[in-house]
Amino acid sequence: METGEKSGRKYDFKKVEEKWQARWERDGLFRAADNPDHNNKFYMLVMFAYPSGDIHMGHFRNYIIGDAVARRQMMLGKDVLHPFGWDAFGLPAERAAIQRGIHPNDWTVKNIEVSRKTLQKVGISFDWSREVSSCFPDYYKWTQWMFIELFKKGLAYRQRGYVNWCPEDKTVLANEQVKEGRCERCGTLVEKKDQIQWYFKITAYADRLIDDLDKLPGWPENVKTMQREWIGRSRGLEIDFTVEATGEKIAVFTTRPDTVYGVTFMAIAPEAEILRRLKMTPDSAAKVAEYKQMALRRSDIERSAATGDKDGVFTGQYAINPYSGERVQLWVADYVLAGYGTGVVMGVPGHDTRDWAFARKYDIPIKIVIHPNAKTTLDAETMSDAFVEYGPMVNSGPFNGKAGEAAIEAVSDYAEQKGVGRRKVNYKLKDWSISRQRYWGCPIPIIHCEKCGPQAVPEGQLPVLLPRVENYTPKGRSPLADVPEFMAAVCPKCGGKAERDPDTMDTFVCSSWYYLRYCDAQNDRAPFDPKKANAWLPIDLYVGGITHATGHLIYFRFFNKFLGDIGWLDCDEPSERLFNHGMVCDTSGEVMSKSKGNVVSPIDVMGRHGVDIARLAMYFTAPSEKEVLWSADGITGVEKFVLNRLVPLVQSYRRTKPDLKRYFKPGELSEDERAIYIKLNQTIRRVGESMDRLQYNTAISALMELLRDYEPAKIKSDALNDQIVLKAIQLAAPMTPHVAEELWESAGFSQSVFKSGWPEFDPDAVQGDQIEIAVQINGKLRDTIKVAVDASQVDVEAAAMASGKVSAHLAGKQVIKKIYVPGKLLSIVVKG
RNA sequence: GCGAGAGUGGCGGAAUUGGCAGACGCGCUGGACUUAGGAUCCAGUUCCGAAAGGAGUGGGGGUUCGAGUCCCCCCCCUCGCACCA
Repeated sequence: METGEKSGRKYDFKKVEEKWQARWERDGLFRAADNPDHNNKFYMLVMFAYPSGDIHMGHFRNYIIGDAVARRQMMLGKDVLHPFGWDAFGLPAERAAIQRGIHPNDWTVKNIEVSRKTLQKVGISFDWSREVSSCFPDYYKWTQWMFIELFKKGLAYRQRGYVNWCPEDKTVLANEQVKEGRCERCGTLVEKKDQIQWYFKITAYADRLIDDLDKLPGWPENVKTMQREWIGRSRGLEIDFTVEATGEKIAVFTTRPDTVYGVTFMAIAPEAEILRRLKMTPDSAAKVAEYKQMALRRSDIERSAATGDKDGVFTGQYAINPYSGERVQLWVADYVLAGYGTGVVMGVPGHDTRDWAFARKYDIPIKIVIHPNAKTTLDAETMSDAFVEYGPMVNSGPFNGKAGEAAIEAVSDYAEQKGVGRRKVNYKLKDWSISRQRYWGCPIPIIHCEKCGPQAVPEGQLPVLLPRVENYTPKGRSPLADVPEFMAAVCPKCGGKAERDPDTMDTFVCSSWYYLRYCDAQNDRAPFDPKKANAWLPIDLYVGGITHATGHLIYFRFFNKFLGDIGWLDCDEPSERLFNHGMVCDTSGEVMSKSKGNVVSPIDVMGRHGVDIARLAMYFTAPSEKEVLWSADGITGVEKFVLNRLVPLVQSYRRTKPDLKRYFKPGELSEDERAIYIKLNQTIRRVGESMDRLQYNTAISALMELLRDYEPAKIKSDALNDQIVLKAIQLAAPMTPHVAEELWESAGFSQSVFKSGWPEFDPDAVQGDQIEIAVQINGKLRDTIKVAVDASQVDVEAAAMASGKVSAHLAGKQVIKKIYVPGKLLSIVVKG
């Protein structure tokens, strides 16, 4: 049946698609305004893509969701910005290039061409004149500018420390790129490596990044929750213990100051600095050194997998508890994280599960300092686990009897008064490590001078161009370090000989500001003109996958806030509304991926059925936020709808060019006409509401109902008939743009359907004149009755009593109560 | 372990606020038109039952005239965080 039959049909999709895509291009229909009306604009953003050379069903779904929104907003008369671009730096491009022996630049440029052509064939309403590619100097010049602005404010800094290292990709990874202890990209176990790195001080924004989530009602709760937990704010007390032998202070962070009298040991992370300064006996020092080596070799996943099993080694040293004056043992244990708090923990085995396990294993004393309540006392001998709830303090000197919040306050006040501690807020969020020891990325615009230290490259010298090198295979240090012409530089401060920074930036830096560049993509004097950006911002709707919840979506909020702080932006949040679409999987529920070989290309489906039918099939399968198991079965229904209902629609158009704003009064129409008129207006409302929620499946089903019920033979009024035809085309247009344009033109319009306005429903015609009322007796449905829309309760009751089914169930019973819900149902309660 | 979300016919999924459960579509069954049907059209299709009627939204309890929707307990699935002191 394939092509022979299809091309014989009245709808030749190939011709129609080419025609309209060419015309949209010619007329610049999707060209966004340079100075939009800020109160009547719509910034529709989809996440830009890695140019991998082919777009798959997941991309297709993402972009058609955004496309329908953009097109509908255009019909609503908004100034629309709907741009697209390429996240073109980064490991995937580089790795693919290495495999194929092509230079990453050539590979990327070629893929961008291919991918753009494909997207243009899908007919997505992108404004291609604003296309950006993060790997081109005209873009990354400004990525470097961003780095320097951060650097100038002390928010980009260099530090040595243990970092996540992927031995496969031979580069450092941000915490956000480590999933379950493995490299997000290649799945290799991540190691710890001591290295000097650039960081962005995102922690300086931690509070605002958490607090401002409350200003985002248009963001899904789950994303906000994930961000809150990722940032992980916790309030507590930092207490100074004193090392007995040296007098040095060791600070520990605790959220449970009320258990401070229960400390029986302290545990220090193997990576912690303080270890070097402990005056251990040679014997202890050797044991500690050995333990430290072992711990560093373990991956994070090994260290955290065995939640119950904790090990460590005693340093032979003691510290003094500033509250009780007690001597406590100093241990090294790798269940203590170096990167959180001070890297040292006060061990309270009686009231912390982890400390309990550790103390039990090494026979460290357990002290009870909290009781569940005044009557219940605990005995460490008989307990099976720590008691971690709040309760009155005991064995705690002057604090005995204080409980919960009050106890924490009292202990904290004491610390601050006596100078042995201070209230402190800690975050799980760490500063963002952005150096990458790879070739295909944005060079870090820093010159290292032996005399002056790291210096920003002067703005006039930007961009620091990524040199074209042939040897970019990863070897553990940046390939750029081996390019003398690149490395040689002059210190901008003293003019002496200096060296460039050989690392490139994490690609998440590039993607943190692309939405701003779209507002002014051609600007060669600034990253963007604040006037233009502020006219378009904030993004009205941002559509993308959930995968970026704790990475990109935090970073880009951080950038937006920073740029606001230095006076470049007015809004403190980049995006008003966020929408996460569901993934596209194959029929057995597996996520489509190249390595699994189960990728279905939208190109095939489009080639066989046309873009609009492919789009409709995707929309109709499931609401946009849900996962879709893609199967060709879904095409049948929507194809019938398009070919048998939508396309033929224009044949019943009577060419009256009706006033689309006209509302018909009940008296003007016959019964049949009135019925379809009501259906039309209900459909307009339902389609609009569905589209607001991005639920295209129900929008389509509403349209299907309308066209099912539409029988032109029963409609005498040409004006009504033509209104139905035209409005149906308009309603379908955001989802099936090519078909709609073609039909709109066939109906005699010379201007695009997307300039024709969006139908408004007649508020007097969304409810039928006759309505069905459900009649329940004791909560069970017994009959439905038809009454006039304005029927009173008395009328409804009378009609109900007239029903044989109802009276049969009332016979011999006593009516106790009647509840009438106007327009919906009558509930009768009887007894006997 | 902690946190979030979900569980509805054979299947994908409907059902803004408690108010006729299963819209729309797929599939299936029957029929029409046909040399033919993997085309098209019409009808039927939650389950039990010939019907009347009964049961029914993961399971159990509750609130209510009325619960897919609200509350409590449990089961299962998906996602996120996983020693954060």
